[in-house]
Amino acid sequence: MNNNKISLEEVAKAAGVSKMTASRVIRNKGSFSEKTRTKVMAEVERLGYLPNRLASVFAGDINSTFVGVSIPDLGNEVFGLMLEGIDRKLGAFSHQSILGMTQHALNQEEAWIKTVLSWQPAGLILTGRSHTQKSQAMLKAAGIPIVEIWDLNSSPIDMSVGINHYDSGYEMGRYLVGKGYRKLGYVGTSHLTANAATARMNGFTKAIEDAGSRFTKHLCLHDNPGFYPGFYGTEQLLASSPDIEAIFYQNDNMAVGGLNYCETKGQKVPDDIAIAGWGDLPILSIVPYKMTTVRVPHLRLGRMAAEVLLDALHGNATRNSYDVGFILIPGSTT
Amino acid sequence: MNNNKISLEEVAKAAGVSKMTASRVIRNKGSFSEKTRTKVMAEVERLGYLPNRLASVFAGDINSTFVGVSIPDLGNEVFGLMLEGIDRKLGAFSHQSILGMTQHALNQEEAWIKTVLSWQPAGLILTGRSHTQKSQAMLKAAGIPIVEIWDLNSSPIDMSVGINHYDSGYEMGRYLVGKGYRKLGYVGTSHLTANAATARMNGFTKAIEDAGSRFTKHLCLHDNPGFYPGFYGTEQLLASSPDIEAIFYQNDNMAVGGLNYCETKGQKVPDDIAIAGWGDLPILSIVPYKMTTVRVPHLRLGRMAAEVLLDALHGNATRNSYDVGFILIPGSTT
DNA sequence: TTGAAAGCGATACCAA
DNA sequence: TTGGTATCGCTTTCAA
Repeated sequence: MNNNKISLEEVAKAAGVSKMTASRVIRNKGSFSEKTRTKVMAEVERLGYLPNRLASVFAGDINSTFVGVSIPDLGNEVFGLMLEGIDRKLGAFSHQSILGMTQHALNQEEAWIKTVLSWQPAGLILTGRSHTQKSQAMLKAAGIPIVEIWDLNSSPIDMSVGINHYDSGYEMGRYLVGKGYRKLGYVGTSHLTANAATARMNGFTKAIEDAGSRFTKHLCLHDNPGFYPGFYGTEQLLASSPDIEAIFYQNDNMAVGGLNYCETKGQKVPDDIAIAGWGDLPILSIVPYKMTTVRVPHLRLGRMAAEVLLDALHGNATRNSYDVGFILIPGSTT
Repeated sequence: MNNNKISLEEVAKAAGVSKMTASRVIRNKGSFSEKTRTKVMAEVERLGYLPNRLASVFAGDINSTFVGVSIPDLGNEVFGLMLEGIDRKLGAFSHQSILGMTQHALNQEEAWIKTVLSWQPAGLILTGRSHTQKSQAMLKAAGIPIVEIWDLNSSPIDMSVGINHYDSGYEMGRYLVGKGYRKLGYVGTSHLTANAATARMNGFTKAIEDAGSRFTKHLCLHDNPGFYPGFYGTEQLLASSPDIEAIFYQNDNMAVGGLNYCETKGQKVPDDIAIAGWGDLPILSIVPYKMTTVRVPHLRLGRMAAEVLLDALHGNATRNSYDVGFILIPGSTT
């Protein structure tokens, strides 16, 4: 079939044995003599034989070593960290990630799920807990382990690894109100669909309501949650509501952008304005303030999702929902 | 074979036609009556049939839609940007990326190449131009389009998309010498193998030698090229060579870390010490200086690699080496 | 320890 | 417009 690729049959013929014997030697499964092994392996080397895994998976009832991994995008640093954690762990167990970037769109996720399932993956890791009806149906019918990561789902399709984003926003809201701030703002980005960041924002707002404080202003930019959007988002927010006392950002990168805006404008942090981020991202290590933030173990989250999936593959699934937790870290910016 | 998955045969049976007819309808290829189409598609929907692409690729002589993409790691922001560019473009043409993180180790790349080739990918995109002998042999034998990205290779295995890192380092060296700096330093990270960053460092050094200046001090940390390593790397470099006048960093994130160190220590930039980065990364948009850097179109690089690969897949390959170029941007930090 | 035959799920090819 | 048959490369199963 394929151009000029060496097949098992050719190796077998060259070694003077049957296909089956060659197959057994190559997979080191079943029995064969040492002499046979030597002969076969010599031909494998000589011919540069590479097995066709498509055929193996197809023929045997064995599982593939593909794992589909969907993330919204890589422009957001946290997803890069998660992906790194996932792929490193999977790679260590000889599994490969098939990437899917959904760009925060559920219908794109659906299309990707359909395609990736057709490749007979061993399992799937999906970022987020919202999926279209059709996606859910396909996922359930697939009969393979599915891990929803990032946004903890207490009743997941199959398994879930993440944190409670709503609670983390709530805790930050309560913390800021506790510090005496009364006029609060939020700066983030908006997506096509409700997501973890939205949950944080909602938790934040709720905490403020619960505390009897009511002034909150939200700004959701149509941009990626990076440094510069934090900068100009702050500018916009303060232009429309100059009396805001504290701002909670979608993540630390945006918060650093905001911090920078305040410095540029001569606003003292936290006296004139308080700033809080989220994620405990690398940038914080060099900011000349200790930023108030929420620490989330991104790499570990990815690693754990992969672990849970591999466990399920090996038949050792136990719980189906893993909360990796977060910690609010008070700093000197609030 | 597989648990409870619906096969083409079942769909055909349910629709009362042959496998072939069902296959034609589903792929919308060949001829069939409208009535047949309706019947078959109704069963596809009802049964939730998902084709087994493994079998398709295997049966027909058609290509798979897998593309293997290797990158060193995601801790380095530039590779995340590249990957995003690649996957977005591939996705738009219904191809899927199989990720491989080589962690800068050629033998890990080799292992990955072996595995990924066994999945019969349509093509491969590899970061970097160094590969083991065995890797090279496998790649050449594979008979599929291979794109080496990032570090331009004028005599690539198959195709190359990137920039000349050595030249970009050289240009920065010449620029700094031209500005009057005589004692120059470099701060970066070291990897198991020579790579693009090494090439930049070498170009930098050569420019300085060519200019008759000879004092250069290099510091290569065993860390990732992020903000904090830039901070403490600068501390280390200046501790051992306090008379250094200008520092070139592996990338902007490290440079910003260095800038921050200098500010912390009350060193004036650029009067006491000049700082130059590389990459034109997002962080620069909020740094209160205009950083001297080298602009590289990361996203575009990824997109272009994917384009070149897709072109080759469609039989429209033309050139085999694409230099996307860089621009040195002088700023106020030098 | 080895080999022959059947079959995985789909498509190509040819015949009806 | 339709269907039968061979086939892709490998593994499973069973027999030698």
